[in-house]
Amino acid sequence: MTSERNRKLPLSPQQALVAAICNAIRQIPRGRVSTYGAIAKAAGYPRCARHVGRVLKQVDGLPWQRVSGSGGRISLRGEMAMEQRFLLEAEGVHFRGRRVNMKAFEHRFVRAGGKTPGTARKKRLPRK
DNA sequence: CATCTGACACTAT
DNA sequence: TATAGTGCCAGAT
Repeated sequence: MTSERNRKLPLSPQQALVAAICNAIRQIPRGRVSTYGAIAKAAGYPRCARHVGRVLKQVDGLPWQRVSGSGGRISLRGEMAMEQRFLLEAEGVHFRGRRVNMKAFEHRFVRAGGKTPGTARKKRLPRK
């Protein structure tokens, strides 16, 4: 790596967001599926699920097919949905009607230092 | 600079 | 289960 470029890294917060999301998506193994919200959270940007979609379309080289909506629903429209479904099935992911069988194919993001699974409880912000 | 839209999620009905 | 309303943030017009 060109250490010259590593000097300062003027990465904008937005670029960091994209990089984080990109990284999270790349962590999804083949035959596995994740959701926008999960990726956003894993990237460190909860509630930014929308940005995940934007990154997927803008950034090339990402397994976009492994990303679906909440509950395994395909948020795509038209033929893109069929394409995603086709690709996922090709990877071994099974579908249940219009949704993905998340029960068996949802990928779990591992957090650095994540020990004692179960103790690691995610805090859900109470609204209202 | 203001407004709308979007590969979403969540809650309520 | 399906539909509607609301919140979120960035890009496009």
